[in-house]
Amino acid sequence: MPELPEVETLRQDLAKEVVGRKIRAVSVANGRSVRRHQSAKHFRAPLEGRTIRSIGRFGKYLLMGLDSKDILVVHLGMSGQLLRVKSVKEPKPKHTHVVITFTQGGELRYVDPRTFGEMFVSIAPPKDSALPQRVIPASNTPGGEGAALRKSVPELEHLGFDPIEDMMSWDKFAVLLRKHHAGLKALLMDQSFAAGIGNLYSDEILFAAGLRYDRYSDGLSAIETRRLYRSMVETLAEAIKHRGSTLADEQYRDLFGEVGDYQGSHQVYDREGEPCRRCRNPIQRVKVGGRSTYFCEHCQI
DNA sequence: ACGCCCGCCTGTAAGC
DNA sequence: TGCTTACAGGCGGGCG
Repeated sequence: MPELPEVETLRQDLAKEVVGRKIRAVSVANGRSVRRHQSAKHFRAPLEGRTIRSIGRFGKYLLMGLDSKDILVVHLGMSGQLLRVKSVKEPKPKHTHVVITFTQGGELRYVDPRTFGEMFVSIAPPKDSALPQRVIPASNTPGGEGAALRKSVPELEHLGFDPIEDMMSWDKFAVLLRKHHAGLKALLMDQSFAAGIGNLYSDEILFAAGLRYDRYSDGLSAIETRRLYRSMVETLAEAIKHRGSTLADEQYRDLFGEVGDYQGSHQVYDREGEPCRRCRNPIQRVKVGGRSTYFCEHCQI
């Protein structure tokens, strides 16, 4: 399941591979992947003939800024993959729903067996509109393009802060935590609180912070608040360095079809019954809100 | 208004 | 061995 580190890995590779490329044609094999649009044609029209200017990421969303100022938005859901293919002749994997062909050759394929993911084009406000005009930041803008791109995408207004793009002080983080009376795991996974954290990384973050999943967000000491913030940023940054996690029963692949490297560093996720790497007690698994939650009852208080 | 839970999906694996 | 069932879970929407 692609979460923030996996999507960020894709962003970095897309920035090198597709920025500056011109879209020759778009084909849609499964309309469900572009379900926000009235029809596949409404998805294809604003893309064909356009050049990709920059790539951003906000939460789990990829944002491709076009020369038209429209933005192609991609969410991989549970099982989505974006694959850069040099030769059009390479056999298409099953569940290839969208193919973007470039004029310079090669193509970008969107593959998604479970179709929870989606692609859509966020249309820029017209030039004579009273709405603020959209600015597509240059590629490799210092501080990231994601936050800048996201601000002009109304479809993503519901998202909270991005833990990597939107750094903040511990004091401000404490204020945000105290606005809610929620279990820490549920809050970390709430995309309108923090964008980009899913089931896997919420468990890893809480282990790194030494906090239980069911601690209340408005009941942390100052030191615990700092530990949580630090663990959140450092766990995600470390996973990005390792190009994300690919589990045995999952299909996360990077832009080139390669697996991630962070799964070997997992402390708790998918390790039920195995010894805690810190205290050797067995890792526990419980259900929280219907989702598997892994933790160490000795190391997390 | 907010929290909970279902429905959407397919592939894999456990269970009978 | 082969069929059925459970599980994986992000997100939108409906219900209490």
